[in-house]
Order: sequence, then structure tokens, then C-alpha cells
Amino acid sequence: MNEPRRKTLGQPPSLLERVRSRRWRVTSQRRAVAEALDGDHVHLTAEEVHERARKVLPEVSLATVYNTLGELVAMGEVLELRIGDGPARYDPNAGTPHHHLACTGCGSLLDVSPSGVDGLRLTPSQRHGYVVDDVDITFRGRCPRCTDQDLR
Amino acid sequence: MNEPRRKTLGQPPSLLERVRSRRWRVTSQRRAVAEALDGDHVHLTAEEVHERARKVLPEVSLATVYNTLGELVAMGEVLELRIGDGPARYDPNAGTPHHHLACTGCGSLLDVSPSGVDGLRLTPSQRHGYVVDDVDITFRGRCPRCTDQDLR
DNA sequence: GTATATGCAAAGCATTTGCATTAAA
DNA sequence: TTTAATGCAAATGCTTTGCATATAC
Repeated sequence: MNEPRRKTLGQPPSLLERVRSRRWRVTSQRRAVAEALDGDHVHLTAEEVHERARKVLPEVSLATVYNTLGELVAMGEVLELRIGDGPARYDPNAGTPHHHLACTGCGSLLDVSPSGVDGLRLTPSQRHGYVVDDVDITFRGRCPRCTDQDLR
Repeated sequence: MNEPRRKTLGQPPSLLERVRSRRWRVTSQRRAVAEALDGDHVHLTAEEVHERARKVLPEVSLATVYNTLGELVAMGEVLELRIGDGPARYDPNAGTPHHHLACTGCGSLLDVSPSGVDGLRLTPSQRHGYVVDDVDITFRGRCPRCTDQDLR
């Protein structure tokens, strides 16, 4: 929950490697959570992370999953996304700027990197005195599975 | 909760006029909620709408505020926005496409119309088979009040 | 050995719902 | 008069917390 990340060349470090270098006490539960989340471009809810983590460590509790996810979010290694109704989803790709594509049917959420983002601008009068430091872009639509269901 | 909206020329119809034309049973509670929400470019939470509505109709209940907001959202006259943690906020300006500027400090949320939105594109391979029908853009930053607090 | 993480169950919010009562059309 | 909206209080779903126990360092 502190201390900058060690820079490595070559392959990007895994989520687990990143948090190790922050003096995070590594327990089997935290490893299971970090590994359930890591490297995925489809973002999971806490329940889904719990299911995955349980396959590797059946006794991990949902509370610990929530606490661990909260810590990863607090140290900036994971992004917490709330899009539409339903539970939050967790994005392990913080650090690599990107945007999202969300299904309004089932809530599934995945990473995209649209072109044209650089052209997006807010004029000073539109800024209303805010200090803007980020833009979130979410494309909303229906995933293939939900589109198929529409046809029935 | 049905039937298309009557088109008028001149001033845009108020939220209340819009819902009247949909055969919505108009009660004093619903009028109070619609008027609390209408015309504002700063978006309120359900609690805040309740407070405002109460000033005009002290006996209106929070449950009715929630139910009414839900109906307005279902008929597409109001947008429900969930940005960051905290409760949903309600945007009465559905129908006029626009985007948002959110404060990460206090959660305040307001409308903006950035330039450069037209240039924003997802390539077919990035679409992953989704049928995209909308883009939400949220600028994140700190409002003047929260920026001032940072300096202390 | 000591500080910290865990699991459990209970608490906390935001939101929705069931139902008897009230009011709009 | 009929049909639908209200208020209340209880239920819900997601998430956080308190506390006794277990574990990494």
C-alpha cells in the first residue's frame, strides 16, 4: 500500500511480481486473487474472482477477495469499474492506458484502445475550473451472445 | 411508461411536459421529483432529489423518489449515471447527446460537450463482434472546491 | 516473536418490493 | 368507480468491518 514500483525491461511484470515489489505480505489467498485477475482483458466481478480463486485455494473467503481487491485498487495496480447496474468489475491492466467496451445485456466488459482519443478536447470554459487528469471512454453495445438472444 | 413523445417547436419541453404526453399519471409527488431534477446540468443523487422535492412537498417518501426516478429512466427521459463509488446520479438531459465531467473528490458530476468525439473509432477487430450503439465519455478531475482543499 | 492477514458473521448502504391505504382519472 | 401511486417497513444485493485465530516475515 506504499512504495513505487520497480521498473523492469522485457516482459511486463505480472500483477503478483508488481505487488511483491511493494513489500506486500504474500499469502496464498492474495496470490490466488492476483492470479485469478491477472492478464485478462475480460474483467471479472468479485464473485467471479472468488470462484476462480477457489479452484486453486478452496477455503479462500469472499471477504478476503474483497479486501484484497480493495488493496490492489488502493495501490493503483487494479482499476475498479462500475458500469451500468450490478457489481463492480476489476481491471488488472492499470498502468496501460486503455478504454472499455461494455455489453448492456449481460454486463460483460473488455478492454479496447480506440483511435482518435488524442483529438478529444474540453475547452477552458467547458472545464468549469476543474483540473482534468483523465478521460474514461466506454463503448456501449451488445456482445455477440446477447445479440443472438435478441433475434429469438 | 409507453407511447412516443409529442414533438414541439420552440423551447424544448420541460421534463414534466414530456412525461405528461406519455399518459403518465401526474401526482404531486411525481411533479415534485420531475421539477427537482429538470433543467439542471449538475446531476443529483436520489437523496438530493428527495431533499429538493421535500421542500415543495414535505411528505414525499424516499421510496417514491426512487420509484419515480426508475420510471423516468425506463422511459428514457432520464439517464442513470454511476461514476466512481457512491450512489447513482440522475441526468435529466437524455435526448441531448452529451458527456460528463466528474470530480474524483466529491463525486459532483456535470454535463460537457467535448470536441473531437466524431474522430473516435473502434476498428472491426476491436469490436469483438459487439454491436456498438453508444459512447460514454467521462473526464475525471477535481472541481475547484476540491482543488482548493488539496492546497491545505 | 510480532505484526498482519484471515474467516466468519454481523453491520452498512443504496435500492427495491410487498402490501394496505390513498388519490388520480 | 376503477386503476394506479403512495408510504411504510421489511427485504435485497453488494461491500465493508469487528474480532478471535492463524500465518508470513
